[in-house]
Amino acid sequence: MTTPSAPPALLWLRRELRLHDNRALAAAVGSARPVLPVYVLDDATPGPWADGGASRWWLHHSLSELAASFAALGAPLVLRRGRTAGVLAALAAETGAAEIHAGQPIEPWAIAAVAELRARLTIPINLHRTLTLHGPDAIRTQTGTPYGVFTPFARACRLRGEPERPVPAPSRMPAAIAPHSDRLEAWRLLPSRPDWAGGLRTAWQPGEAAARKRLATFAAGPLPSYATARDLPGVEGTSRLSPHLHFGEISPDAAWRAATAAGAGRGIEVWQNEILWREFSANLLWHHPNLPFAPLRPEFAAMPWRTDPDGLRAWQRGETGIPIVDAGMRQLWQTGWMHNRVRMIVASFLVKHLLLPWQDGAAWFWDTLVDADLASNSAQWQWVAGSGADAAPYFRIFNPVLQGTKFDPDGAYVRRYVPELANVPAAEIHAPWQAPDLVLRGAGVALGRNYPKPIVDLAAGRQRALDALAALNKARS
DNA sequence: TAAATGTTGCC
DNA sequence: GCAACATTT
Repeated sequence: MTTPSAPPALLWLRRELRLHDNRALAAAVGSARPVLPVYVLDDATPGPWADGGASRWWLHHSLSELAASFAALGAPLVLRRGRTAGVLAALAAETGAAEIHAGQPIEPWAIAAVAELRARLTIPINLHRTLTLHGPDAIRTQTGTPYGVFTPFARACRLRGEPERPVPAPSRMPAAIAPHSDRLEAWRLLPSRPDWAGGLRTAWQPGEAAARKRLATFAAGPLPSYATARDLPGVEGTSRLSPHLHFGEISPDAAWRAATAAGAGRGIEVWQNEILWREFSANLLWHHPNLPFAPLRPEFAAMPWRTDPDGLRAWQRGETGIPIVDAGMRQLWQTGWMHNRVRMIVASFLVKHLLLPWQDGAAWFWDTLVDADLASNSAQWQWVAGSGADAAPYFRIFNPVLQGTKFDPDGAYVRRYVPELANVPAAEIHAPWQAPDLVLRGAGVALGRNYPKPIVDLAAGRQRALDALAALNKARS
């Protein structure tokens, strides 16, 4: 028999903002103690990796939903702000907590926060697998080393079979005596003056209920044709689950199993592979804590990155004069998300054609993406740069004109996000600088006036990148 | 998860 | 002249 005044179990929620399939929550409930769920807003410990603007918008709404869910169970969510370890240690002391349950973190700063907490407290701190399909040390090669290449990593994951059965949401929770909680509104996670979140509100509905609904809708609709449709940014062919997965509004286990339950087929296999890319990135970050700021391949430290504030700003604003790049960057700015095919194109353009550091691109994505994820963001930027896992730099200079022609053949995506070009015929829309004057005039486009000329010559930019990469390889051998 | 360039084989 | 295929970056 639990009474509210008995020593509670603290449930520290960070990136598992859900009731379903939450092993940390299940363990706290299973402790037979009053449960005290807490979220800590920590802008200090993560350093540069504190949540960016778009993430904060999402976080506000996700926490609002989660708080309502906990309130309905009779165990209010406590909100505290400050350095994670200090806040949790103080809360544990204040409430006489007997144990702490949390998700196993993979971000270096969060791992350090747990270590600091352990140093401060004598009560047990139990970490549970909540972020990924497998524990961070579970998948290793036969010789015990971490995987550095995706394909064998994915094979090893699949050999383990289906994920464990999801844990149901608790139907009731023994509540603790509620300590003070901040008001969510007081955290000012939402933008004001100017309110730039209009596009986010239109595009997204954060929260566990919406996450589950989106997964179900995707599994019942686009999933079978995902293998081909996912490459077309003008088509709603992807799941758009990434922010829900990042904040843990749904578990990767639930996502994986929903796909399996939808039947067999190429689309399912390819989509589950994307879940495994997420898993691979988490694994890389766990084994390489420098992944967010230092090249995994050390020879890339000598890469002759350029300094070009104007070029970087043009890329950020979607004013490079390359339509598919500008469309992607504007989709990101407006909606907090970018289609994955286009992420690869804009990243390749920044790192190869502009020869700007991948860290600059990663930082911009960090601030503007609602799905900004330290592991995935860092791993993917390094992948594009060629400095990361699965190295093959020559394979990754995307020609944005060819990519646009191939994957946005009618130009629907470009028209949506670059309205200046809306009336350019499909044959010319991905390279307006090559269009006959008459065609441009007919479409109301005056290059250099209402749409920029390309800020870099694509052939010359490509060659410059190849030369730089060749010099790196030469220096290494 | 690419693109450019070179070569072959056919009209 | 050009499409299919092979090689190089």
